[in-house]
Amino acid sequence: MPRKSSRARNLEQRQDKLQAILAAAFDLFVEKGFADTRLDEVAARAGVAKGTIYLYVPSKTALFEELIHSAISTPIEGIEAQVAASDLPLEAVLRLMFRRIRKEVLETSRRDIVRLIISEAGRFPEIAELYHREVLSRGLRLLRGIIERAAARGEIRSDELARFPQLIIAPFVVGLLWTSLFQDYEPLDVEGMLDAHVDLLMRALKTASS
Amino acid sequence: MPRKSSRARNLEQRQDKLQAILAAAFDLFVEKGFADTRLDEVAARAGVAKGTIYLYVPSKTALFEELIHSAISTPIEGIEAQVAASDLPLEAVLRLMFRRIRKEVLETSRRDIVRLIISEAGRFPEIAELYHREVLSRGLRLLRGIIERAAARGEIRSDELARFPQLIIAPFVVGLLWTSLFQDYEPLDVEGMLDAHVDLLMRALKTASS
Amino acid sequence: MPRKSSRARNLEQRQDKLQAILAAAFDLFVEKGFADTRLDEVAARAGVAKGTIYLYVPSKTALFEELIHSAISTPIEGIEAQVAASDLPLEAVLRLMFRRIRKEVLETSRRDIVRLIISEAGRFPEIAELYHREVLSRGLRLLRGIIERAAARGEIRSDELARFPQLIIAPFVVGLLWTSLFQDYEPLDVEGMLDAHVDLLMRALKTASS
Amino acid sequence: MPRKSSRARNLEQRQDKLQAILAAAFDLFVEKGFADTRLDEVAARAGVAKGTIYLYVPSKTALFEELIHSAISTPIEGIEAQVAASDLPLEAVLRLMFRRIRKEVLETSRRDIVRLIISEAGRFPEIAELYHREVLSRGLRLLRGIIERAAARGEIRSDELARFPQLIIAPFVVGLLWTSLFQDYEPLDVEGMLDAHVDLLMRALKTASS
DNA sequence: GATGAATGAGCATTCATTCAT
DNA sequence: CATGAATGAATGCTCATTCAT
Repeated sequence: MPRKSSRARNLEQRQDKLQAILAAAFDLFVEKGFADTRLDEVAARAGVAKGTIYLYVPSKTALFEELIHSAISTPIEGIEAQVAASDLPLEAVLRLMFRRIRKEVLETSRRDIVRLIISEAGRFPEIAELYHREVLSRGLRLLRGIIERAAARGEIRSDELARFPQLIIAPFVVGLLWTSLFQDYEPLDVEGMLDAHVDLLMRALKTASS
Repeated sequence: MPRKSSRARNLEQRQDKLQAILAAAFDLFVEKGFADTRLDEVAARAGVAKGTIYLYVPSKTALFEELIHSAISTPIEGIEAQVAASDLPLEAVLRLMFRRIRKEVLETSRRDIVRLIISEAGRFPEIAELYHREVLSRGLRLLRGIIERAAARGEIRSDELARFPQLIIAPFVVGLLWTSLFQDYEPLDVEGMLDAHVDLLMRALKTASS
Repeated sequence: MPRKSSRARNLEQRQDKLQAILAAAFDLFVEKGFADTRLDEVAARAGVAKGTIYLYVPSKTALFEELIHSAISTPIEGIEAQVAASDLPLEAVLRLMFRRIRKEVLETSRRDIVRLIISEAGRFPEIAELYHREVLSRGLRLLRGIIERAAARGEIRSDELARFPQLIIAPFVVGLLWTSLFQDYEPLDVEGMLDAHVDLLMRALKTASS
Repeated sequence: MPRKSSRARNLEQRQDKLQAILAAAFDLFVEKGFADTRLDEVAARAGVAKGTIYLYVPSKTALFEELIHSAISTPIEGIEAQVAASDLPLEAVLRLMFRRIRKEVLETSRRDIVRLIISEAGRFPEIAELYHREVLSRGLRLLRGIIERAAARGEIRSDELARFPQLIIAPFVVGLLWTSLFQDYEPLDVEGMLDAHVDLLMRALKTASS
């Protein structure tokens, strides 16, 4: 096996260092928010000098945006593929999907990204737009597809969810915020809540709207 | 009727000035967030000198917390009273309550308070605790009361909502965040969504859990 | 005599402080140039805190420009008045004027201002323009007036100076730069040079151009 | 003809690269001044890496000084030779010399060097000293020689220029600064001014001092 | 009490210089 | 020799907080 060219190695190292900076920034932005995070700390945690950050991003703001951009890669493709491939009944699809979202978002650092976006989107409209475009609109489209397919199959006899797919994922938002902000004061069994949510939905959907 | 004592008048003036400061701070904190709000601007908008703020609150942080404290006074008492007094069926209670929350929270500045809390609570744990204590725990208790009463009457045949009353208000959270952050990219008919939510809930609740 | 109002006193103090800042900045800019002057040092020398500077000028650049603006007040009015009032022969006017310029520019801090302008004007085009408008164009106009009056009286029989009044003050420029930059290596008797210059000019002017 | 040794070729390449660096530095220092010139830009314009500069000069300051050193090579030798060789009358010598200085200094990049020296000499005393030693003192010596020869021939009947040869070149200084700084606001016909200057000088010199 | 000028610690950013490759 | 990524000291500017009036 030939040794990697020095150039290739450099590119790799460069990527590694950028990743280290982004990772350090991620931790600190999540922990303290954008305004309270010092680039000194980011540099220290990334193991680089302060000036080095500016070799990779042009400003603190750009660092934040770059971070969100790179972290926002959604697991949606995976779920889309799985849903498209499978031919399960609606309830199974929902349970599968809920489980994946729970495992791949709520129980990973993606959870923190989402909370960061919710917290800082007011100051970074571009990020709100990005998140809507890359995650929300695709997620809602996926949900509508699932609902419509189930409706076509006769599994659903009402149109509420087709009109407001946000209702399907609302408990995730509550779960995410609750565990971030209030878990210490009153724990919430997110998995239980999500199960109950699916139960309710399934019973409701089997009934025609009056 | 005796004239107010000078002392009383002074107290009133003092209160007025504090209110002016809190109101100015509220607008700016909502608009720009905690970190990006300058006390200079707060003072200017409140029509006082910058130093005056420190006669009323000891620090910018305290101003924020005081503001949240004073703004957090919930409409829950009103709803509690109404619910306790009325003897309506569950659906009517829910629709009544949803309408009130929509009118009195989502469509007023309380909406901004909640968003501010969600955004900044990570940096102000005391505020998270306060909000949980004053609003969330009471709101959840009220919801549980409603659910249990309905269950006692036989209107409900499953226990999901009693266990997770968060599911009842989850769409409010989504509605609040969506209208704050994404309304420009994809409008959401919050009222429609809430109606659909009640529809779904009512159909689900009439069915026993399997 | 009534005591000054507190407001009037404040204004005075404010002016004093601005003057202190400008004076400190002047010394340092002259000594080290614009780029090598630190606002920390300016503040220290002015006896104020660093932030105080920003209560009076919005930036280091503005400080420099403000300084030049306030220092550029020329002695031209005085000379203009003197020249207009007097009815002396050309030689007397020139000697009078040269002496005044020497005493009021070359031998005062105005000398340093001019050198500062020459040094930094490349980076501050606005200052070049200001200096031309406020000093040079007026000085040249004054010189032309003197020359033309002398010509009308028959004291001058050629037009070189009317066309190029710069030739009259060229030795001042040399004197100013020489004493600033080369005096240590080879002293220059500026007064003697200026006297010789007038001698030469007077002899030349009495002769008609061929 | 033997091929150049590899060693010789290397030396040449080395010299070429140094020249490229100095040329790039020259352009930038002239355009932006010492402080505002970035070594990054110098390297980019010279087509070398930033670190390479340090293989040729030990610091930015040294680069500047080296640049001035290498650029300061005056056309004085040429003029000296020409003057020594020729036997023209004073006026012809002056006109010849003025023309050469105009063509070889004012209308070439040497003009920029001189302005750079004037601008930065305050911060680089060594350069002031160098310029005086290499250019000014030699130039003045040359001028004195010319004047004395003319006096010996009886062409001059006064000693002002012998005592202050600076008076001869003062208009060059004005011309150089004016065209650099004020040409946009009020153009100056430097050639006309220099002609007028010679005219005046010649008429003055033919007359004995009173 | 009220004011707003003054303070100075704090921070993002720059850039000459170094050094591993 | 040459490179250019990395360094980190240096600095302009901000803004919460103080305090003399």
